[in-house]
Amino acid sequence: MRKGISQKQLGILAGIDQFSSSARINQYERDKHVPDFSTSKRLADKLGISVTYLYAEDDQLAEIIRLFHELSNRGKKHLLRQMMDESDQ
Amino acid sequence: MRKGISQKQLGILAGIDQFSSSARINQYERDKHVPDFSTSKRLADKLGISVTYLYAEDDQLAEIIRLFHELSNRGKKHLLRQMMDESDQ
DNA sequence: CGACAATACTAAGGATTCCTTAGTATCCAG
DNA sequence: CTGGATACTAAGGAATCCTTAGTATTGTCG
Repeated sequence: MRKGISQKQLGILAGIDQFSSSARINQYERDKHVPDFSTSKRLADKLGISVTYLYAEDDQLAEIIRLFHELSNRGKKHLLRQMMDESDQ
Repeated sequence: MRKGISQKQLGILAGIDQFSSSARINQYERDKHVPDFSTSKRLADKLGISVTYLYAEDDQLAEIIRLFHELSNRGKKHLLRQMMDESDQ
């Protein structure tokens, strides 16, 4: 059983100052402000997701990124080779 | 034969003001400044690439995104189903 | 080459957005 | 209900971007 994590704690884990973490993460979650890429990266790392997932332009691509992120290195290589083979008929 | 496109022209095509386009695109290309997401999206559209490609965290993922972007709708659906099937053994 | 145009690039400041602070609102366990 | 944790917000100082006005570089054509 994993406990939920507070907005504030997430920010602190990602290296944000403890006194502004709560406000900043809340602003991000409510789309009031946008974090820069390196902040997004640290947050995604703590959430165990690919930072690229946060910038996916549609749900299909987001899902591909999520699944790819969970593959082993061998799995990633295999998939990449397969797609490249298919792309040049 | 396709002519190369100037930085300025790319920006104009993406809806940036003609008088600041040159400076802005140059600042982006030289990593002096970072465009917001909607600007990135319009630039990527004009370049014929997925905006998500610009935020890929490594080369493997970038390549997956590029290849996925070039698939037909059927191809995308097929790949997605295949990966989901494999992910739950 | 020399001249001209197109393109690439830059500094600086005004404009915009973000980060910090200080605080209120809401939720929830005891 | 009460206290503490969490969620959320306004406002202004801080940081970043956009615009302007230019210089530097590259390419083309006589």
